[in-house]
Amino acid sequence: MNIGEASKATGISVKMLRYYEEIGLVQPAQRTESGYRIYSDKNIATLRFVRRARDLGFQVKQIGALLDLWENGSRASADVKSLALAHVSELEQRRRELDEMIATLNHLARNCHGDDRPDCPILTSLGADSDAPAPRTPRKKRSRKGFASAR
Amino acid sequence: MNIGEASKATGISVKMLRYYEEIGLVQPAQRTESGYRIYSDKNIATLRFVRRARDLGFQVKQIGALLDLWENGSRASADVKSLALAHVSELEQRRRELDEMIATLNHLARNCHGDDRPDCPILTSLGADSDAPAPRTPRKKRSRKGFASAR
DNA sequence: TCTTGACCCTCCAGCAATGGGAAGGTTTAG
DNA sequence: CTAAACCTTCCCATTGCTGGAGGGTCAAGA
Repeated sequence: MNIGEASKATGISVKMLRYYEEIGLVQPAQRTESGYRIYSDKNIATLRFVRRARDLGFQVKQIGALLDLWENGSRASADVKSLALAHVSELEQRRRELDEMIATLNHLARNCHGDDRPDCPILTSLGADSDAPAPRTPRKKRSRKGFASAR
Repeated sequence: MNIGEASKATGISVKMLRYYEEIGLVQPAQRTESGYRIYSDKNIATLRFVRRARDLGFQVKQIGALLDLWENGSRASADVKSLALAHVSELEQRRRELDEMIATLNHLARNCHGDDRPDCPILTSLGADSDAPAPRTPRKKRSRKGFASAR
């Protein structure tokens, strides 16, 4: 199988197949004399594993760890489980943050009449001159144009 | 106020304050003769608006649109509301995806005994040689090392 | 056999939204 | 006056991808 076929077989784009190889997540594929990558069934199976892990929201580093465990018959299932559960905690944390944002926005939107009058509690709330929370910082680009079209 | 004070007052890091200016999200700050940025109370209010919008998960482009609406007294609240509700939809979509991942992982983890035996349904499931879903592709780095330590 | 189009290759650049740091000027307290 | 604490700009890295340029390869058809 060449890379295009491997892409179809795994659901991973050609670009990503090359990328995963480049960052060392998977072994470099074999090559034909002319330099084309060739994939064996085993390679495909590994790549499918990678795709499924990614679909479950694992980061590349974690997928690497899972792959190591998968390929290592002598691993302890406890290791796998703790990796998975730690990941679940992260996902749940993100979900909590999303929930909060959703609730706040829905609350604000509910109180916005949404007609052609300009007063809107959403903007009013964003502009409230109250609190001054925890820090963050920016970096580099250009002039202010086209933001209005972002809607 | 100089940039450090503005950072404390808004909860936006110094780096990000410079970045937001650079990408044109906010007007360039005034400068002292020696080139230090100075922020007025109005600047601070605008930046607080930006920070709150960001806390609600809006992307910079959307924040730009919100800012335009905020500064434009003649806008229609319907515009604001639709922007907000569209954003809520995106957040809800992400939430659904997270839910699915969490449910799948919890299910798998529940069936993993998590002791020192090697067999683990989590890995087994990831490795199942079944489906071949929608495409994606990779790009560039180096050899496979240290992934095991990623746990 | 030549050509054409569909592949493949590598390298480079970019997205978002940050963080980090170097090299250097400024301000301020002691 | 000096030294620390700030400020400035510029560049690099991160994460997981996408896109394109510039070129080689392969297979089918004329």
